[in-house]
This record gives sequence, C-alpha cells and structure tokens, in this order.
Amino acid sequence: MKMSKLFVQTLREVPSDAEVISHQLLVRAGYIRKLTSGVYNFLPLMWKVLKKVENIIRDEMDKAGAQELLMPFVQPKELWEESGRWGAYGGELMRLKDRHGREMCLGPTHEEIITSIARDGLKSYKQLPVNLYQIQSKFRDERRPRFGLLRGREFIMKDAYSFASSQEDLEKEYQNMWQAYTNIFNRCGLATKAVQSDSGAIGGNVSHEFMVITDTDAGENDVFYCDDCDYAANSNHAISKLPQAVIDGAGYFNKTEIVSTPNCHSIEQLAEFLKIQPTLILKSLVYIIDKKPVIALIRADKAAEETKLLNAVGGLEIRIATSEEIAEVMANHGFKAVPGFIGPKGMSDLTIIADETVKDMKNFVVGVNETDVHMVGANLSDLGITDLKYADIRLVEAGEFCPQCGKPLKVTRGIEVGNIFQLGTKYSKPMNGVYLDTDGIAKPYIMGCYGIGVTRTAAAAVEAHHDEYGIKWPLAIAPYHVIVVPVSEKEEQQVAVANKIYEELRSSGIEAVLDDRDERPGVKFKDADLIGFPFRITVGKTIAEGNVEFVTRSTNEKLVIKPEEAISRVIEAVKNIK
RNA sequence: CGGGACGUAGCGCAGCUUGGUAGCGUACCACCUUGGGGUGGUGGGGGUCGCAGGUUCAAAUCCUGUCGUUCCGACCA
Repeated sequence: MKMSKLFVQTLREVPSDAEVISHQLLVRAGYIRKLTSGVYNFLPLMWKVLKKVENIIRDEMDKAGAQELLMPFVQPKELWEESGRWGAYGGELMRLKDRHGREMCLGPTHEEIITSIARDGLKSYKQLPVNLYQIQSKFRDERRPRFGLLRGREFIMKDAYSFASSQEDLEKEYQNMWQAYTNIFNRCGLATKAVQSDSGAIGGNVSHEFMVITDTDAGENDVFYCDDCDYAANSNHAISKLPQAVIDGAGYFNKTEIVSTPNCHSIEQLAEFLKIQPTLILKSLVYIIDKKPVIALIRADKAAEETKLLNAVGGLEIRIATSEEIAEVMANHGFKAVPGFIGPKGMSDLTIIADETVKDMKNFVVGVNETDVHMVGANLSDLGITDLKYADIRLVEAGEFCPQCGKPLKVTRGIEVGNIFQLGTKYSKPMNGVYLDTDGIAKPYIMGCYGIGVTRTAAAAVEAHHDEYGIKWPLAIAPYHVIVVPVSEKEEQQVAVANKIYEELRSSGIEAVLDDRDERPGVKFKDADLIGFPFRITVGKTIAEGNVEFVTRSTNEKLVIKPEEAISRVIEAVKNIK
C-alpha cells in the first residue's frame, strides 16, 4: 500500500472527548472515528487489526474443536421471555419494535439464540459435547459508555457456547477454552491473568475473567492476587483472611448501655470519641435492592462489596440508599435517626444481611436509630433481631491475606478481555433445551459460555503497548508489518531503493507500506510512530554507503544495515508469528 | 438514573459578560521555500454558530424549551 493512498488522517491534537490513552491514540492515528456515543467507525487500519485478532481467535477456537457459525443481530422478544431475561435484563438490552409492533432486541449476547438452535439440532447424547462460536457485533446500551473501544455500546465479540451431557464434560471443555484463551492472548501480545469472578445473581457457578493487567484508569477492575500461589480474583469475588483484631469490647464496656455520642456521624468520629478501634463498631448500611431497602451489617473497619451483597440477596439491581430514602425507612419504623446512628434494631421486617465479620464480634458498639446516641457493649441478642442472614459481603483490601496460602494479597487494575463461564442448565432448563440420554430420558444440556471482546482486546493492546509518540503494535496484530520511508522524494536514489525494498517485501508476502508522500521526514517519522508500524526501513543519506536504517518500534532500537538484511529481518520476524 | 461541564469549519479552541461584517491554530487546495523528527511564507476553499421557539430594528451573544456530548457515582466482553 502506498501511504499517499492509505485511508488515514492523523491528528496533531488529542480529541477533547478521549480520556484514556488507547482512545486518544486510536483516534489520533486514524484508526477509529466516533459516530455517536459508544459507537465507532472502524476505519481501514482498525479493521485490519480487528481481522487479525479475529483470525487468531478463529485459529485457536477451531484448533480447540469449536465450530464457527453466525447468528442474527436482531432477536425476537419471545426467546428472551422463555429464558426469563426479557424482564431480568435491564436497560442495557436495546429494545425496539418492527413495523408490525413486534418487540425485538439487539443482541447483547446469544444464549437464547444458541439454545434455540441447539434444541432443534442436538437431540442425542451421541452428538455431545459440542462447542459453537461466532464473531459478531454486539450492542449493549451501557449506562455510561466511556474509554473509547474499552467500553463501547456496539462492539465486536467472540462468543462461544458449549453443550455437554455431564458436568465432567463441561469442566473438560472449560479447561480446553482456558487453554485456548491463554494461547489467543499470548499470540495477540498480551499478558493476561485468569481471575475468579462473580458469576451473576443466579447460581453459584464457576467463572473466570482474563485480565490484561494495566495499572491505569483504563483498567476498570480491581484484581486481587497472590504472588506466592495462583490465587487471583476480581474484587467482586475475592475473599481473604483478616489479620487479628480486637473484636470483643468486654474490656472497654462494663455493661450494655446507651451512651451519648453527640455529632459522631462517621465511624472515625465515633471511634475517636469512644477511644476504641473501629473493629468494635458494627456498621449498618442501607441499600436499595430491586427497589426494596436492605440492611447490611459489617465490622466498621471494612467496606461492603455491592456485588457480593446483591448475590447474597439474590437481587438484580443494587445501589446505596439516598439520605431521603434512609429517612423514609426510619419513619416507617417509628424512628427518626440520621445516618451515622442507624442500626438493625426494630428492622426485622426488612432483609438484614450480616457479613461474616459480624459473627465473632462481641460487646460491640451499634447505632439504635436514635440520633446522637449509640449502644455500647452490645450483642446481636440485645437488638431483638429475629431474622438475620450471614454472608461474605466484605470488600477485600490489599494487605489482607491470601485465602489459599496466607501470604499478603496484592491489588492491581485490569482490563477484562475475556471470560469463561460454567452456565450449567441456566438456559437449557427454562428453554427446554434437552437431549435424550443413554437411559432414554430427556435431560437439559449442561452449558458453558466463553466470551472475548475483540475490539476491547485491540484497545487493551494499545493500552499495554505504546509510548509518548504513539502505538507499538505487537507484530501479530499490527495493521501492517513495516513501513518503508524514503527521506526525500526529491532524491532519486532514495526513492528508487525504497521502491525496490517495498516491492521485494511485498513479493515475500510482507504487509508493507511505502511512504511516497512528498512530506518532510519529520512528518513521515511522526506518522509512522503514531500509527505504530512494528518496523520502519528508512532510506536516507546512508544509502551512499549502501545502508538503510532499520528501526524496531517496540524498542525504538535503530540499526544501520544493508537493505537485504533489513528485508530478511522483517521476513524472519513475520515468519515467527505464523 | 442522580450530580457537574460543554455544543462555533474535519480536529483543537476564542468570541458571548456589554446584541450590530463569524475569527485563530491545525487539517485541506495552489504556488514559493525547506529537506533526518509535525520547515517557513503568500493566496485560497470550507461554518443553517446543535435544534426549536421567544425578546429585539438587529441574536453565536439575552430568555425558554429541547436534543446531543462529556466528566464523577451503581453494571459488563
């Protein structure tokens, strides 16, 4: 491809709406263009990158025995009602009506469709196990699209679904996909960590997320991991062992009584006022889960993790209550305490979830729904709670100890590029996706699903590989392998040699660009760095000695070598990725 | 969805307070210049000032509404 004809417009300035580096660079280097919020045009350079990522995925999925198909993007409401998700899936599901008023949605994922395909075709245990996948655009009407391709509304995803007749076969396929994913991300030049993750409100099934570790804002997930063993988990799923703490207030309080604690609105103020550790305080939080108030109790030096709490309740939507809503809950129970003094007392008609940390607390401090006082030396029996459910709803913090080996946990941020999930019969059961087993009995498929964000993977590669000048694509997913740059279009010898190198590269199957623009060298170099060609062959004044300059973008290492050697280095590198 | 900010040329922005010819940089076109890290100059093309309504002799500017974008909090590939 000649640079003069390549469809790319580079920008000097950062677009005002681009927050993270991958978004900024992909726009500046002419890969993407926003159409509307969370929806992007993939321009020719981007499309080449995406196709390479897709083809790596295809190759590994096919090797792993999966079969590619393609399902529709627009889906009928009826299937979603069968699975129960028409109601359960929130605002992310883009719903629309056709001209006859039939309700449809844009596919955010395809469990319903694949299950309907499977139940038509997979009738016998003899046909199982099977793994089917597609690579396709998805649409999720995100509450807040941001970070460019990292969280778009329309994005390209590889989604695979496996069907098995036993849990053992499912687990075998799960491991199979785990290995395929490891291969895929390695080939894309991305180091990933597989971490345990939350698997949604329904069912306690197994799932792992593949995270690209980037300690920047672009990593939206907190990942806790242990250096001494293989433990790694998303913050919404992580567990930990806690260090020893003072959790019995017997030495601090002689008896159970109500004491005055004026203006102690925060845990810090209260702990300081009473001259105790926060570990002796029971914190009471009010959440709104599926529109109903829920009381969460936790030792006050720890924070609640909302996804865990949501799962403990079995709800779909969670948020912290506003002060108005707290006032309303108080009023409904005959209290009028302000936040800071609320507690579970007299709230037994509400769902009350207590964190595991609460179990061992004794003679603690707790709010009793009366402003400016707390009960000290209290135990749960003093509060008249009749119904209490214990669950782990605690947010893990760095420095707590690994649940497997007891060493301190570390935290980092990660971009989730893939996820594997043991679904079980979550969809096959309600949708009547069944096969006949050896005993002649119809049984639901035991399913798994496996996703990779294709567009997100490409963006994550930019997050992981760039410098102040631009992108440093891993060779396997770069739009082109090499750019050949004659320094001056006026120098006949430079132009002639550059042309010859370019033609030789092309005839060797190398994806090359020739920068034939009549631009100053600075412009050409800046564009080459920004766009991120893995190799640059510059033909300049050193051609007088028969040499060219060979620059490796990943390291910015510069060599002055013969043209033939530059060519063979590129050919060799490209051979090694295939 | 709640809270803040912003909509003026492809991109980045000024102008608005105090109403009166729509500007700057960059990108694009032409010519000259320069030729190893976004060279310098001259001349050009390109804008219903997000949209609608209102006030006014006159609205980018003031008022009302609306749509869009974006940042901060709860979900996910």
